Amino acid sequence: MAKSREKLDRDRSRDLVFLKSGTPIKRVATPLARRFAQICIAAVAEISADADLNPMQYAALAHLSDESDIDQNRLAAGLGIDRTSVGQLIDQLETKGLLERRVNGADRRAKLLRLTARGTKLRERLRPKAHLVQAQLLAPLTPAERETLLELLVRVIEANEDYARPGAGRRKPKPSKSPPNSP
Amino acid sequence: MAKSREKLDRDRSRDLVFLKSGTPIKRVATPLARRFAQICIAAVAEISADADLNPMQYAALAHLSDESDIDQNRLAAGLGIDRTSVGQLIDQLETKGLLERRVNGADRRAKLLRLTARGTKLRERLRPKAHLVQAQLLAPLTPAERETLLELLVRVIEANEDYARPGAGRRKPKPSKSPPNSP
DNA sequence: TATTGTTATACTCTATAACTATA
DNA sequence: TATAGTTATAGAGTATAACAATA
Repeated sequence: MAKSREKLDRDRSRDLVFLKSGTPIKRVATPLARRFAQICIAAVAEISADADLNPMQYAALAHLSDESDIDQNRLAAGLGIDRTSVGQLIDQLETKGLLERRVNGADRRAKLLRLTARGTKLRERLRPKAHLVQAQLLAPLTPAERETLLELLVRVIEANEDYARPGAGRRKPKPSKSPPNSP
Repeated sequence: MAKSREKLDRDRSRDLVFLKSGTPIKRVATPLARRFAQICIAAVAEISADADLNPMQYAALAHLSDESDIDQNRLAAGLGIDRTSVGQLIDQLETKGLLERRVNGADRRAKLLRLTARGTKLRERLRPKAHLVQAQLLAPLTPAERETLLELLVRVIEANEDYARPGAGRRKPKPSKSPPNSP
């Protein structure tokens, strides 16, 4: 049985939440996800800027401090960006002397990434601030709720990993003027 | 009393979660938020692309179907982008005939935004698919957990609204060559 | 003077395509 | 042939700055 017009309208307007500032936002996964990411990235930016890093450079630094001697593809997977982008990110951090690429003896195509002493030191210097910021973001929640939020996010991400490909939300580029099978 | 080295290392490695695919990801708000948003936006992109819209254009369409006759600044606040960007978004949707700007009689600086009949029709055509996609994203959770996730996100966003300014996560532009008080 | 929207422009981030070298 | 990384390039998305009209 179809819902009445009134019922539909009520359902729809219930979706709209008004924040304290009056800002209207939809109580739906995608808009909330966008905001949440925007907030988190802005928060990280404040501390990474102290070290003249952008948030993604900081993310790479942090990732490598947890998982060292991984190759670029693995870092790309960990950061959720593609390998070209990681290459660029790595170039920047290498220029700053924060990490080094070394050829993997077992597979000489691959390069293993490792923080330099300087990179490690910077990471350790930023770590307390970073932890503080992450904690402050979730401060409005109880400790149990914080755990719940992280757990639910992990499960949703895990179940939808196919969507987490770099470039998946991007529009198709204009078709090349000479496709492989054209004259 | 300071934690032991071993304890610190254990704490750190506990942060790293391995998804089923083997992808390593930090069990920390920011990386999870980034992934979650990436996934949601990619999911929305699949349906908005059918209507030749990008995810943000779709978001504007959806927002205006919930809240009509708002001005551009309010839409900007709702979407979490700045007023110039909204202006551009609106230009695109207006060109497609999906919405119209009309001068606000009460304040002739402002323009009120409203979907055209065509815009409304498109929105209604996409709505079922959009709802389906949002539901699928959260499908791995129980209904109660879905509510919890949305609620927790709203609370975190509400408490950190100050960070949700457009451009907050961006690096400072290079200083202008002629600051206001230079010769 | 402050605010809405516009115009003109800039820039960050991240991608695709083609290439090199190894496997 | 397939994969890791690199080079060269492109483009989406979104911002800042300066301005006009209105308040």
